[in-house]
Amino acid sequence: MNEPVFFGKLPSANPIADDGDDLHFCSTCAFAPVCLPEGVDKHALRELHMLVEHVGPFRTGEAIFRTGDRFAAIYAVRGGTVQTRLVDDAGREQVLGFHLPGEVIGLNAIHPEIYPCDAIAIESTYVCRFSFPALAILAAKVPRVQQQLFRLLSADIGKATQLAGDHSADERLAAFLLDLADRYAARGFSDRRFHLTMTRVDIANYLRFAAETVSRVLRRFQDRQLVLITGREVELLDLSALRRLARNISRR
Amino acid sequence: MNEPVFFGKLPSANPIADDGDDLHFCSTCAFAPVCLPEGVDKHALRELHMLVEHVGPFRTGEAIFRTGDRFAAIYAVRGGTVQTRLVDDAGREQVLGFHLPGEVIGLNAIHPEIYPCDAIAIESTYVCRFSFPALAILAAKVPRVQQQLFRLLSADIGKATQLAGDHSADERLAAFLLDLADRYAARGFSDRRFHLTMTRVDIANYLRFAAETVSRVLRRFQDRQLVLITGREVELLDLSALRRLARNISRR
DNA sequence: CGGCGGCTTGAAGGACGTCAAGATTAGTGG
DNA sequence: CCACTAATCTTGACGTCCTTCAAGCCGCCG
Repeated sequence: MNEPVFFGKLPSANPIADDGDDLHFCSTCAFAPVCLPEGVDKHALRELHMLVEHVGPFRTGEAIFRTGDRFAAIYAVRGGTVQTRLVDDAGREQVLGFHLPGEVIGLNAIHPEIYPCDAIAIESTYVCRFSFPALAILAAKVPRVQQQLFRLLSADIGKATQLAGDHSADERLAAFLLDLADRYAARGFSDRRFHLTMTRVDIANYLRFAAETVSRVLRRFQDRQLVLITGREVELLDLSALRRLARNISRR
Repeated sequence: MNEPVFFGKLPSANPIADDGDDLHFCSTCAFAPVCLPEGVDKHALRELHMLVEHVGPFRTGEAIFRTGDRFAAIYAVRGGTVQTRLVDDAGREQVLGFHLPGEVIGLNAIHPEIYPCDAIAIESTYVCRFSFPALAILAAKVPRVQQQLFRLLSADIGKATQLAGDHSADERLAAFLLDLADRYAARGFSDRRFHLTMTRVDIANYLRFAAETVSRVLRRFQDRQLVLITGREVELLDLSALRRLARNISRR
């Protein structure tokens, strides 16, 4: 497990996922399900590879896309972390999500045909660019690609819905930590110890409360032996208690 | 304008939208954009018609689908109102949305492959059923159908995102009223006077606050001459003031 | 007429936000 | 390696918006 590398401090310490080859994508990629099953048309798969562009690195604060840019592509995060956020008319920011390697951003731009939010790298970040018109054409030819696109879109509705529930700060933060743990685990990292790549302010904004509340709730969790926090290093000590706290937030 | 009919009280008073014919769907339907433009393959269009099943009526409280049902179809509301809601582990309800004629429900079930929420008729309701496997096959053949599905899915992400913002009760309720007004207007009804088909409790639950708060905010709006409320009849008096209140909730 | 669900209104309490001050960490240049 | 500065984070005190609890009202249907 390359955890130690992940926890390092140099930019190179958040490695790019494996590159894959002509027939296999980066194994953590959201499009991996398209490639893994047997019997996929190898020619079509090669086409999928053809239309991917590797882009990066983006430095902290740099934008993959910005609100109002014309929609032309969706992006899969290859390494690093991307934050999506929107700025309302009053100038207040609203963090919509943190996107880890393998996750796809930009799907919410298909309908408006412009990106409805900013996508900002919050550490050194690499992405794969999928031209959407090209992808749509491929989807019409390869059922599995179409199906995967439908699934990714549908899953995003579910994610957005989760955030919309009205829940206490404890519930939300417990769910947030468990969600991150699950997603890291799905990528082969530890599901108990991980590094927060985002600031408290960003977490607070994402969960819709004040930065101070993040500090206070984390302290409460720590006092109750649920977690161990050292700066941005997190260790989950009592998963079942955390799950009990988060249980009211429908997950999946 | 068939507003008077819409405001009537008999079950028959919420009429089914026009039925369309072989080449044109009900004009308010979410799939109308597929049919309206010139040059659409008429044979394919007929196929789309073939796979639609008209279902109903559902009486108040009856379910179009329920949480955990295996996903097989999406539905367009043809007449009436559908409420989607989920029940969390603690047994508390959460209203996800109110769906008016022409709007599509069930898209969030594609990924989990089971419906992640209940869809309940809150008045006498008719729907169109689209078998999803059949629709996916058609989408691969007819680019416009695929595109429309992508758009509907993407738009739903946006809608879910809106609800997720943290906003004051005034902001949320103003946005809610304006949103309803827009949607009724898009269906040919008045954008200033309409009938709330849902209870205060449901509105409150949808907006993530207590039922009492709905009453209090509506009263405040009325005292400030922004709206006129008579039971469930609503008249918007000062649209620009309401828009100013709601302005921080990103719309589209 | 009586009962019940839906709605309104008031009073009290609580969860979280805001403000302010300090502590800790990270980043930078000497 | 250290000094200095800025950013991030923590903690406390206080205020506020909204919830909760409780009571009463309205309209509808049996």
